[in-house]
Amino acid sequence: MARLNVAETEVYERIRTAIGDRQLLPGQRLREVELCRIFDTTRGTIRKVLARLAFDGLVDHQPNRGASVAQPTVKDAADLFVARHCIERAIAHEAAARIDATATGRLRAHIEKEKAAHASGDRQRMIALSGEFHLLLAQISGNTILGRYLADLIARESLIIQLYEIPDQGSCSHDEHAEIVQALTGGDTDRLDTVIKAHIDGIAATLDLEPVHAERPSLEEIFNR
Amino acid sequence: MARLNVAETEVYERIRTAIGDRQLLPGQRLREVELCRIFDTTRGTIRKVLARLAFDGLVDHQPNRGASVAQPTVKDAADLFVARHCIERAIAHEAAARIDATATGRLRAHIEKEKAAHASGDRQRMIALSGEFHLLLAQISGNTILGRYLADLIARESLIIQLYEIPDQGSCSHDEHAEIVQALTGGDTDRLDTVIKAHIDGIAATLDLEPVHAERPSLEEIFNR
DNA sequence: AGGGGCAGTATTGTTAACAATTCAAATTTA
DNA sequence: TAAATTTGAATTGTTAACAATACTGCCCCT
Repeated sequence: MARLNVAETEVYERIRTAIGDRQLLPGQRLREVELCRIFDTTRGTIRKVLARLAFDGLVDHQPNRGASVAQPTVKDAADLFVARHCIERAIAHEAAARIDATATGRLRAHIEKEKAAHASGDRQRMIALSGEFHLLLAQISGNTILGRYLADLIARESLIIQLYEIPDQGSCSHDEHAEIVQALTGGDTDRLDTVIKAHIDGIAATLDLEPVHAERPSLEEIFNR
Repeated sequence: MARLNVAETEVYERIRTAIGDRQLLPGQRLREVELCRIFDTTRGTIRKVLARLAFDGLVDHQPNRGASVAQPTVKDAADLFVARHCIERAIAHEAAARIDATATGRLRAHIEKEKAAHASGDRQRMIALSGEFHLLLAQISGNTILGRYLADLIARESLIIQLYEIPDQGSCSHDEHAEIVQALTGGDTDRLDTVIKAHIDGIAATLDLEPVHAERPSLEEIFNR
C-alpha cells in the first residue's frame, strides 16, 4: 500500500470531527500557523485541508482574510433538511433491497451502543453515534455516492444544530432508529418512507428556524427597543 | 468586487466543461507542466485545480503518479443513476411547489433551444443543453444543496456516458423534458414521479457494460484553438 | 471625544528552487 | 530471447523565502 499523504487526511478528519462533536464552534477562526503548531505540520498541508473544508461548506474561506468555521443560514438549514430527507429515503430503499442477517446484526448492535450512551447521559457520544447509524445504513445500501452526500449533510447538520437548536429539547432518537431497522427488515417500503420522514422531521423540529433569524438582525433591531 | 483567484476558477471551469463536452476523454493524462503552458499559469494553480477535480471524482489523482481523467466503473454508473433519480425527484417536487409563470417561461424557452439544436443536428450542443435543463430545474427549486449534487452528478454522468454509451442510440430527450414541464405545471406529483423515473431510466437504457476505447486528441488540440 | 490617516505587525498568497518518486529505455544476465 | 537491473529523464511533492494584503494600535487634527 502506498503511504498516501497521511498527514493531510489526518488533519482533515480531526478538524471535521471536532466540528461534528461541537468542539469547534461556528465562527471560530482557523489561523494557519496556529494549526501548524497544533498538528505539527507545514502550512502547505493546512492550506490544502482548509481548502477542502471550505469546499465541503464546513469552513468559510475568504481571500486574504483566512478561514473560520462556517455559520450556515436558516435557508441553508431548510435546504439541508429537504436534501437530507431525499438522500435518506433513497439510502433506506437501497438498503432494504440488500439487507441480510449480518447487516441487521450490525444495526442492532449499533442501537445497543446508542442505548448505552443514552443511559449514561453521554450527550457528545449520543450525537456521534446518531450520525454513525445513518452512515452505517449508507454502507449497507452499498451506494458510495449517496453515502458521500449523506456524510456531507451530517457534517453540515451539526453546525446547523449548534446554531439553531432549541435548548433543553433532548433529541435522543435511538428508539426511532429501532423503528427504521424494523421497517427495513419488514420490507414494507411505505412504512419505511413514513418512518424516515418522521425521523428527519423530528430532528428539524428541535430547531428554531423562524424566518426572524433569516437575516441577522441589525444592531438597531437588537438594542433599539 | 474583490478579484478572487480568477485564474483558478477559469482553469477549473474550462477543464470541467471540456470533460462535460466530451473533448477530454476518460483516461487522458493531465500533466501539470503541460497544463501550465496551455493556460499560461503556474504549477501551484494547476495543482489546486486538479485537487478540486479529483475531489469531484472527475479526475483520478494518485500520489507521485499524477492526474488523469477518471474512468468510472460499472458500479459507479449504477450508483450514479440511483442517486440521480433520487436527487432529480426531490428537485422536481421542490420546483413544483415554487413554479410560477416566469419559471415556466424559462423552461419552455430552454426546450425551444433544445429543439433547435436537435433540428440542426448539433449533438455536442444537445448534450450541453440537456444538462442545463436539469440545472435550470434545480435553480427553480431554489435548493442550492440539491443543485450542487445534481451538477456533480451531471459532470460524472458525462464520463459514464462516454465510456458505456451504445453507439447510434440517439438519446435526444427534449420531448421528455416537455413532459416534465407539463407535469410540473399540472401539479400532479404522481405523474411527475413517473415522468422523472422514465427519463432517468431512458438515459440509463442507452448504456452498455463494455468500455469503449477511443483515440484521444492531445491537450494542445483541445484547448489551443 | 471622535474620526482619519499612518506605521508596524500579523496573516495569507505566491513563487521558485530543491527533493523524492516514477517511468522508460538501454543494458546486462541467465 | 526474455527477465532483471541500471540509469537518466520526466514528473510530482515539499519547503522556505518573499510578496501582498489585512488588521491594530497610535498619533494627530478638528
